[in-house]
Amino acid sequence: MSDQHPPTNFIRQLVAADIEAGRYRQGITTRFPPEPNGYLHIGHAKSICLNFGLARDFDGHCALRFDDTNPDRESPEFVEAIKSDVRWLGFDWEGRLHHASDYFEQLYEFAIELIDSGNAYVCDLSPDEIRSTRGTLTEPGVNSPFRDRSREENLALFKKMRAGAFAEGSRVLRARIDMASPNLHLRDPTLYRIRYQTHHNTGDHWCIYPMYDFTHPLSDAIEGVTHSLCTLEFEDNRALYDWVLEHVTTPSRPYQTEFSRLSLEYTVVSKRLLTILVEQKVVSGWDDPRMPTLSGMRRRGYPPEALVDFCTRIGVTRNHQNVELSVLENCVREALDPRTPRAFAVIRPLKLVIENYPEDQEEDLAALNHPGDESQGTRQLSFCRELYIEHDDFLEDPPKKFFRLAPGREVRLRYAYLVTCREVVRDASGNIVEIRCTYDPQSRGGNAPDGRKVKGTIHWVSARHSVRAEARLYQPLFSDPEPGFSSDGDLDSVLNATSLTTLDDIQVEPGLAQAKPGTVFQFERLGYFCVDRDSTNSMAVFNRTVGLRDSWARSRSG
RNA sequence: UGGGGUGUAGCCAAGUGGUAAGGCACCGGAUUUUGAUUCCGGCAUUCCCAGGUUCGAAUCCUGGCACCCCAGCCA
Repeated sequence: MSDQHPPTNFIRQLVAADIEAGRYRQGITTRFPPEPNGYLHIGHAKSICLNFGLARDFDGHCALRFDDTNPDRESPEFVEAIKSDVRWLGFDWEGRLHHASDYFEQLYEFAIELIDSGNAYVCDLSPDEIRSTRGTLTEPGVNSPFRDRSREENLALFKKMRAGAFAEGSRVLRARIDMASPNLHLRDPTLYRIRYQTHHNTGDHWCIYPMYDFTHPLSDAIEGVTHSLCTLEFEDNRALYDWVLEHVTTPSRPYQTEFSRLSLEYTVVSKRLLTILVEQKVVSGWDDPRMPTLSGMRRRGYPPEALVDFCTRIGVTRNHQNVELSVLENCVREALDPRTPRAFAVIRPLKLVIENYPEDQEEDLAALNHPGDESQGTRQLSFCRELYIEHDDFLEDPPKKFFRLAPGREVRLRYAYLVTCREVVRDASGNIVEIRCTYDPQSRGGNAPDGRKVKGTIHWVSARHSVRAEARLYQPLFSDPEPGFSSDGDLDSVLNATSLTTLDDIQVEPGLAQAKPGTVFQFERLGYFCVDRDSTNSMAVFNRTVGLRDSWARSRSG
């Protein structure tokens, strides 16, 4: 499909026009600039695909840059996780791995230049005072009493800030712009703050740290970034981005363009909110298969190609983008279907006994690993008198169009025989515990000798040969299509209490028991399942990646 | 009643003055030993609303309306 409709969006058009106009003869440069304070999520995938995709398609370069200017929230754990997630998605920064912290010395020099030209000053106001003098959305702010310090005094003070002469929070370096600007970002924004904090990259070398609005444009300029792409909430910051670049002497002039961030139904795509889920132990960790993180989706069994495909399908615009889950799920199924081997597993076992099948008889039956792709070969399924079938495949009092097993009904056991239900066995409390059937010995392989039509086909495993395993079924973490909780207080009201269902007695083909973590199978008629890393030698654990499309279930619940 | 943005189908999204692509979802129907896959067909007389310009407007103009973002020494 993407062959017929190559990705086009306003940013690609902009880049194409820039190149057409002869700017960027050296080629374009983009960058993906995460802060290492959390794990990457599907929203980052959109940005990664955009930035790296642009560089790839326009013969440019894309760097991975850690925006690590705030030592109290960042860590090497996140740095490593981010790197492996970007690689997993299929992108390569080709040695262009940078850290904003690599530029701290240069950034300091740029700050000196700003002070020198009278465009920055050291302000002794407290955080509270700065806030209260900033004004409001409708009222201008008032000038800091320190705004008109001399160049020499500012220089001396800033050097002392760096030298560690002042307490945290006691002073900042501010840009000298306009306290009455209708754009709040231009009301003498803070450029540097004092923080006695060990940085994961620079250690204790610094006690002053530059702010994002100062660091970002300059990092871009240092790296020769041509197109600096970010999300819409940074739109107002662009004026400051430009101001910084226009007031210091930089090696290049990058330009910022914003696009809308991705929202996904029934999930949150915000590092802050995801961090709360992890810290409150709502989930087992950043890679919980219910998380919209790249590591969570990987563990769940989503192939990276599916995420890349998803990103090209949703496009890049400036509209509010709230995408339905079905788009993502469809991408996952589409990526998995052609290459995923089929297997039989029964997740809610119900015993089925074939009364006219000899007790001591066993046989092997050939099954296709992938109907529709013979190159994937066949495997042997063991068959005997006692089987397990899916509990959902039997109904004592079936509705109109139910063509599975029911009293007196005949169905096909896929790749095996036609069986007819003769009797239902119950336990003392009335629960159905066993189905007794007879089989047609002439129907080996599943075809009736007389050509009679049997509509229903169900899967099964041999009770004598199958292996017990665990399955984890997932639903969205939230019951609200647009969760957006603000504090942990209102978390419970939006959480889906049944987002995880653990089934610890599923029965699978013996061949599945030792599969490696990460391997994906299609359990026929049930969905795609991925071997979890929690698997042990005695018990395999399968995550349901995504179910199969199920028009029967849909027609019933609709 | 400050500034910056966004409105095309249920959800995304093309469209750049010449008569509304595509995907997902949904609804038919064919094939099927997975109620899967695949395949065919349907799904906006109208583009937030109201005026205007024009032979012709989703595209241009004017005026409204709705929603989102900004008052961190976070990014």
